Amino acid sequence: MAEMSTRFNFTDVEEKWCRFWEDNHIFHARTDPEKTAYSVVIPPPNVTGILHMGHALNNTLQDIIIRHKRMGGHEACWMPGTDHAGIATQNVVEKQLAKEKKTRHDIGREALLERLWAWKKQYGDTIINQLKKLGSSCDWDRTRFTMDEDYSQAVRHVFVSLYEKGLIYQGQYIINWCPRCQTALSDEEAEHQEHQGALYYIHYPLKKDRSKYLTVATTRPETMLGDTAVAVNPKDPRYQDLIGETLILPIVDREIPIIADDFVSPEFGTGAVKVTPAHDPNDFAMGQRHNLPSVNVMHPDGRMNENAGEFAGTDRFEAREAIVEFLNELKALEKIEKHSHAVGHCYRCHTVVEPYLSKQWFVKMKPLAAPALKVVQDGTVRFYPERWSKVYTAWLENIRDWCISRQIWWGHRIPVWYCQECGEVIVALEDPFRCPKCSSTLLKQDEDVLDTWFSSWLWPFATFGWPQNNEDTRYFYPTQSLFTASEIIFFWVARMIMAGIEFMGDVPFHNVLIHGTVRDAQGRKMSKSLGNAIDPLEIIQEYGADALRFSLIINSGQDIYISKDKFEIGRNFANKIWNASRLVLMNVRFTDRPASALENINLANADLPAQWIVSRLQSTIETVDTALDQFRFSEAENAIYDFFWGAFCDWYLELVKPDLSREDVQRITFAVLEQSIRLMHPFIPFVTEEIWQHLGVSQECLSRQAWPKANKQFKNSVAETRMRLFMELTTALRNTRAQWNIRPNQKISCVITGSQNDLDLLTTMQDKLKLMAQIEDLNFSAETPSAKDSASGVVGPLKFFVPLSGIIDIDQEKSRMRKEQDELDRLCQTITKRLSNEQFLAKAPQDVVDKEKAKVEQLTEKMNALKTVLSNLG
RNA sequence: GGACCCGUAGCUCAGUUGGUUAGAGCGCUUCCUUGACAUGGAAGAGGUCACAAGUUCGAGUCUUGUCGGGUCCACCA
Repeated sequence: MAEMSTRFNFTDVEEKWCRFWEDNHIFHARTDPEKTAYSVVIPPPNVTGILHMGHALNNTLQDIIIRHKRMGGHEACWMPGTDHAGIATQNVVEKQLAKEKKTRHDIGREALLERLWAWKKQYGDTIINQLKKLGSSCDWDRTRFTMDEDYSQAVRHVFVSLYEKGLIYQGQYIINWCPRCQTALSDEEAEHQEHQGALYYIHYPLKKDRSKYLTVATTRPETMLGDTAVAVNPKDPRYQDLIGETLILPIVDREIPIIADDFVSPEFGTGAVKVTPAHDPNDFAMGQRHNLPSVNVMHPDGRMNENAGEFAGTDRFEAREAIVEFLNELKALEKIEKHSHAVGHCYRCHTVVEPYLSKQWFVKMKPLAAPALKVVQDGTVRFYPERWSKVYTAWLENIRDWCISRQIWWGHRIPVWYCQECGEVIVALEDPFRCPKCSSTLLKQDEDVLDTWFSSWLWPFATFGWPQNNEDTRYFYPTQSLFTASEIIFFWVARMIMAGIEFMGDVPFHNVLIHGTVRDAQGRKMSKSLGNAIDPLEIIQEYGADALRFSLIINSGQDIYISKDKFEIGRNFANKIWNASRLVLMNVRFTDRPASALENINLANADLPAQWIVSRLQSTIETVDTALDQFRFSEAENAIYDFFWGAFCDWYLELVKPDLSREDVQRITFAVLEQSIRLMHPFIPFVTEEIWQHLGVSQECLSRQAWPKANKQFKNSVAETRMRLFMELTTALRNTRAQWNIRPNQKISCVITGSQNDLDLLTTMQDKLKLMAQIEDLNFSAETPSAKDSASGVVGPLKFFVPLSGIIDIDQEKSRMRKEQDELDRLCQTITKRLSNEQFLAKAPQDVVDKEKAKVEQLTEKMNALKTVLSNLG
């Protein structure tokens, strides 16, 4: 056996096992017909990503489940990989280009893609390597990328299929446009943030009498250049005679009609709305209703275009100021009011998005949403916590069509070709050579690529090789559980469910676990820009991956508030496991070390501490199993922490230390340790794996061992009760020692009185009691001794007396006991009162009543004992 | 404007269908370098469970309201 140092050297150990697990394909999942698959889905991180605490939490949760299931005998599959993250990745490379003072248009599509692939090759594995350091037990042999050849085939297949079903269409609509990224965005990709803006009141003169005007209010004056009408509510009495009149649009002097539309609410602003169909979704709809023309006044980069007259070429926000100033000079500006409203921002670069009229591809969502709603309503897919299903449902019920075309180059090219001769639109799985209609070879592929999420939504099956390789897909699909943060319920979770049902005929997973956000101690989101982020890699270096994992989970409630010192708990626990194991291994002499040796040990002959710890182990296993089945991770960890540290180390090991030279004691202790190491492995994999090697039970690594089974036969409530009494007595005696400042190495005498039964029990434990409480002279007696200068106390049915003549202050001792007596009395009274309440007796369940009765008995017994002890003190 | 979450010890949080004298970790106080571990051990102090009303034999737990903090969604320009 190799040396075990007093400190757990996590750095070397973690590195060693990371490499071992990967090199030996320990986590590779096969289509083993003897086993049941348990596969999980986790958001594939962006290929541009670097590991942050959110990833650490997400991956740890998932790893705990997957290791639990793997040890539980399932063929557990965790598919790792990265997402090409279209806009984000292209932005990274475009920034590099910008340093060379070039734009993507300078170098062209091919060259940009070359650079992107080069970037991916060089940096794309960064986050994957970081995930390995966490101990994530992914099937690394299956690592996928959303732009892998076969994955791209799946994307294309899906596009064509949806097109053929009429669920994908092209159309001219108002979409969210990011002028910086210069691409369309989906509704979800526009993040609305509350923004303190202004409401500008502008006069639009009447054509028939230019001295008269109508005042409109707008937050975006620059778009007025594209106005093609002004609308009022048809029932608004103020404007009845103006409907149908013509206004002169200031600045550009265009004639525009006053129309009536129910959309306009009379209460807001002046009750008159400028209508700009090319720059506002509502106005666009109104434009359609009233056959209004659309005037686009902006370039794609956010500068005003030729329709903006003298403002052409200026940026939209500069144009806003200039126009306001100009209107002011014209005396056409009535007033400016402060106005706070939500403004959309690009989720990748945070530029204010522009509602923009353009031709894009869309997915018709209603038909896909209906079955996705159903599976959550009928419980086929469950959210944990359940409340997230409401968020999901609300979104699906109000879903709008999904804009999937992006005017960038990094991504899956839209498989659509336009015949340059006859205008035919060709949508095909294979690149076409000729137009099927006119046979022309002059075909031009659509310039755009697909939204990244249009590939992400296929992750649960495209990663298994669908639609080509269906053996893996059949075996592992549907997966069981998805782990993610709430932010991507719409982007990803909902869409995966839709795609799964549509293409696989079954949901992609059954459990959706939504975990909290990792925040700093002040409750702020961790972000690089705030400078409050704690780098998980730094924590791994300083405290170890085990510590990082354990600490994150034990602190996880809803959201997780974390500061650096929080990671000490995990580090300390790992060290504790290490040292407890060291103690056991230093003493164990026998060489045959069968797995799960507990089964072969005759516990009936074992002593109380052994029966107790084995019993506690069983309930701990049960608690962990139940907690994990319900995704209550911190509860599972608490149970483990409590058992291993609070019971096994603090009590059991302390008690058996002197007996560790006995083989029977060694065997039980070893067996309990062995089971504990298995039990703790999913949570704290590295230290347990390392200890496993030292245990010498198996050549195979712990990650592939069987999960411990709770054995009900080993549960022993009698032993637990007895042990509790022993521990309480020990604590009370130690308390007495501390109370009277007795040095730790100074021995005391002690007399204990109680029933013969209890005293018999204590007799079997007397050496241990002496050891734990540093007693030299221990006597048991049925009679209360006369002990006038003793510290004394009552523990359950026992009374104890510690003679301390010359040390003890009897008056102080008496007053302490009287205080205790009063406390008991007060308690006793409330319970007696409860028991004399007829309503309580009539309505409370019998077991509750019985419990209360037993309580009173116990309390009375204790009070009597105290009374005896007190009177004994004189 | 809708929806949701949170308010329990100095701090961060547990507390599963209402039923012991409300728990843990950190921090704090006192003591302990006894060969597994000072990243440790022993003992202890600390809470009218935000507030108010209600339901109930019984409320930290359920209902309603108030106050405070947070999140998501939303095309009133």
